[in-house]
Amino acid sequence: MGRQKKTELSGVKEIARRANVSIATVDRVIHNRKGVSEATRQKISEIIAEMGFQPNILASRLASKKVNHFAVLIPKSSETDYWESPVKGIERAHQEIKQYGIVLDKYFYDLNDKKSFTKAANLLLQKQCDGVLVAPSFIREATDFTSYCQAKNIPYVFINSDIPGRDSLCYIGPHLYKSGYQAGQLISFGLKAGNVLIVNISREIDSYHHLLRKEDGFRAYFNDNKGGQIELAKIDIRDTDQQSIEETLDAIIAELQGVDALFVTNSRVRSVASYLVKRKLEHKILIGYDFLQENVKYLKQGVIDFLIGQKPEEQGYLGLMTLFQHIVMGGEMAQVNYMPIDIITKENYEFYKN
Amino acid sequence: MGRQKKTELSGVKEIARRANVSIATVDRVIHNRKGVSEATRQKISEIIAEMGFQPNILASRLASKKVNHFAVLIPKSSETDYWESPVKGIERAHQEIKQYGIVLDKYFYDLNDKKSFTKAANLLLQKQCDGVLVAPSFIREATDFTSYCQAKNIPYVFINSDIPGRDSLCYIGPHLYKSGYQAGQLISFGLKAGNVLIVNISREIDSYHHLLRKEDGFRAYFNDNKGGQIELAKIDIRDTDQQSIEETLDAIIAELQGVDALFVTNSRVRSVASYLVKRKLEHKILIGYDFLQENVKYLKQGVIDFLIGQKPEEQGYLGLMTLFQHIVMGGEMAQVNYMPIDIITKENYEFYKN
DNA sequence: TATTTTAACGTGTACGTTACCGTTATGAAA
DNA sequence: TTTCATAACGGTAACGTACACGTTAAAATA
Repeated sequence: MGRQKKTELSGVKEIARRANVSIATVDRVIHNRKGVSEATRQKISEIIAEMGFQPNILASRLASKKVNHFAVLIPKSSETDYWESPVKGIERAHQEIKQYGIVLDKYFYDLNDKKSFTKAANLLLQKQCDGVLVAPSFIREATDFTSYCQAKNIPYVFINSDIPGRDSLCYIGPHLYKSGYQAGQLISFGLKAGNVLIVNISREIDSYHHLLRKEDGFRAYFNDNKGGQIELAKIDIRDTDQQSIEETLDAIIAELQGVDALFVTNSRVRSVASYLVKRKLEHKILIGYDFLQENVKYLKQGVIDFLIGQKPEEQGYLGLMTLFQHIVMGGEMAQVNYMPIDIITKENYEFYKN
Repeated sequence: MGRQKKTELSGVKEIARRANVSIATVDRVIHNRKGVSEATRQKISEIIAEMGFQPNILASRLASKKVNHFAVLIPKSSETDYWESPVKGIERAHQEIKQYGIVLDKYFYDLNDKKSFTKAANLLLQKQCDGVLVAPSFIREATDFTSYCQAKNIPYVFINSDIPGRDSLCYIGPHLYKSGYQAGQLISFGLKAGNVLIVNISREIDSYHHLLRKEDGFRAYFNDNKGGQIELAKIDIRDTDQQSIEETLDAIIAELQGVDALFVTNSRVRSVASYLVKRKLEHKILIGYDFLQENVKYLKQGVIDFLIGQKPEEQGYLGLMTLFQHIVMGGEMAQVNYMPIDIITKENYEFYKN
């Protein structure tokens, strides 16, 4: 398709011409380096504004062989393979932007070990970096870490869970409360009367906090929409091995004299599904979280009725991209970016994008 | 963060060095232009492969100042504002890639006028372009158009609806049949027994075809999952003014002696919602398509229970990006890219991303 | 044989920006 | 006065690639 029309007066060169200075001086004010008199700086700034000058990022990045290090600090994949998805998203984003001289440093911690967070964080802080993407699973530790970042003037974005008070560039993740609320609506739509059991399965007391937000939202739905004859009950399960789960469920269901629907507040819904199959209770309504292989298996079988997805891969992708936009492109980003509350069923799972 | 480590033998220069040729020759084989002996071409190709050479797109685009014209041929926003979303997505994509010298030419046609499609298409073909994104609403006309494209060797991607036989780069849009199937599941989940009415509202006989695919899927669900006492009925409405719709609905509902749920096969669900409000039938289950302002209004009011979304904005975005990836980046794309079948409710709509 | 063509390759400049280094002028310290 | 520091600026070589053009030698033609 031919070549561009003769460059119609744009770029630093044109700015330099109009201001009667060299392009070097223009460059100085663009990157507000020192060595320019206030008068010239003013003049050039005006010209830039009036031209609506946008530096050519291609040329810029090419010339300044600058390299930016982005660090990510997230849990390693453990019991569930949940955290593989954000990693995938992060790597996809990296693939797209490494042309611009972005290098990625990954640090992993153990969700079952607070200390490992601090350890990884210290390792991270050792090395220089220009931005960090962090999943602040442990509130206190993450707060300490981000304080360091602020002291060193390193911007950070939160992913997957938020610490509202902090001065993060952005939070990218689910609105936990509302996702529980949504689960409430779904169960309510399918069950007009009966017993509903809320199931919290988590070994870690810290991540427990997240589950509670979902539970609150869930309960709130039934509070806001009375009318049906729904009875809510709840069970916390700390021993996450399958046998303990099954025994606990047996006990509570016996106590309640049967349940009609179960809401599992995290991705461990697969364990409950497995239990229901074993007890031949597949017809119970079952809702849980996360588009994981094991969960989808039960979704396909019709044991799980709905999965709520929070786009973990997209979270990772957007997280890194947010850093990129802010640090490299100099764009402004929204302060929070809630993921959609995706409803996944046997009928639509094959088109779902994490 | 400092400068990059001394360029460790990469790029065309290194290839040239290894092959004992000039970089111009390397350039020739990279862009497979003529003027290179078969032997040298072979040798250079091998070196490229073994080095895993990836041309620096920044430098490439900068040097070549090449401009690619992408054309889009889609309906103009009319009765519904549905097509505003794809346009938004397209423009967002353009914003991202215009740095690479992409210029966008938009052509609109009238969904109520086949001729306007051909007219716009001819206009488009007048001008040179390197790729086109087309919503092939009229099968015959679009087939003709894409034949021209193939003759002129212009790649094209389909958006929003497909023409399976054609040799498009890619189809990006919903799986209509399955989306209907999904609607079936939702209604079935909330209604164990009763009358369900399928409502097709469309003036254009041509776009009717799409509605039928959805209806087929919807019916298929109840066929595959018998058990409930669900009776299906159907009504086609060609006169799309509100009064005709209401009269027709009055008649059919009287005839059926009441309905418990309605499935509207397109975005005109708002009209049915309006009707239900007027007749004080808001409690009926109502499902329809598309995340449009008017529809969301009734969703919020609880008149519409579920909306099925097909990410129109993302369709536009991905459509243009697919062209970009294929034509500029030289990447290979999947042949079809079905959008997820999104389930939107009163509870999650505020987080939905079109 | 002399001339022209052509295949096959090399040279050099441009793309828009960055950053290093050099230059000038001015004023303060010696 | 000279010396020197410093602020304010200019010149220009890169960055990696693209491409117009120049060159060479061999083959084709006259």
